[in-house]
Amino acid sequence: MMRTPMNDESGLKKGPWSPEEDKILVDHIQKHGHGSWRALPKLAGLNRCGKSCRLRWNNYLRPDIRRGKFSDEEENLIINLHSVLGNKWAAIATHLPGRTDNEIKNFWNTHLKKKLMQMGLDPVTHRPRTDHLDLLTNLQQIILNAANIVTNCDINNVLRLQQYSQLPQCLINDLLGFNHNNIQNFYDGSNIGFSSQIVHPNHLQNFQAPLQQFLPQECDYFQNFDEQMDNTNVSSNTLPKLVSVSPQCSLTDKLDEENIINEKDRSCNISSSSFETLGDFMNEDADAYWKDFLEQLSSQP
DNA sequence: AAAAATGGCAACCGCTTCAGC
DNA sequence: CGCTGAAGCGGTTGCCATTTT
Repeated sequence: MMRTPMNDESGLKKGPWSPEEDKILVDHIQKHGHGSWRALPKLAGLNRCGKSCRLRWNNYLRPDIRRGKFSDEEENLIINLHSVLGNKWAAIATHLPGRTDNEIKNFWNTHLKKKLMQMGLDPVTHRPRTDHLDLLTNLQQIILNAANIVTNCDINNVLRLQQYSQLPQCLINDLLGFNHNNIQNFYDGSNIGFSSQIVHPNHLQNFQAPLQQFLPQECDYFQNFDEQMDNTNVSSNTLPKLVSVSPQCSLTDKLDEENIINEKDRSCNISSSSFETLGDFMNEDADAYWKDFLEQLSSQP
């Protein structure tokens, strides 16, 4: 089958660019700059509209474009930024030198969206999916994520995880395989199992996306973490300030009201893995999200 | 082996924002 | 201010390659 010539009514060429056209465009821009995109095609001798030229240059021909596979760091950064910025591809692209918004958008739509869904996360909200058919699998995945976060955080973050997530501390303890003895050490600050993996403040941002799944949607995101970042005087960070989704609800207020460690949770038994009873361990004001979730879970056959 | 389905990606379309007047 | 053309942006399309049936 012949490839369609793709000329519109005005006679301008559309569709894929030939190497010849690319060369004409690159040569022209290197010599004269792009100037007015509208005027460029005529000056350069291209049978294209200005918009097509701009797109070709910006998304493909620009010399500073970095092609090829996204690194793990880039991938994490995109997920991270997307949880804050949503589908603002251009804004996200400004944090990934050499990557275009188009490339990031494509990468998101073809890879990352699926990846989040496989993790049981909603790719729009970055919170656990409630449409997941197998809620048990979902919860297990969430717990695995939590455990992963916990084992890579320092003790303060672990405690905050409990606070933010409203997950029962006994469950988190359970995840970590703690028994009563070493839990005490843990709370005493002995940092069992963690001392070698204290997180540099610069990397706290990396935990933002995965942790956000535990946050009630209407709460400030990571207010404390931001303060922590500021206080540590870490070298300049190019990430945007995290936005407050709703100013009415502040998690820090909650933190002030309660001790970081809930006495009830501290003393509770290391649980069996019976999820049906998890609700009993929840704080009184535990996020309705989790209650619904657990209800759904326990009503499953 | 062939057809159909799926995946990956460049490029397009049309709406929004910006800049100059 | 409002108007207008240019540029920016995000969603969508459609082509090609690969995988599945």
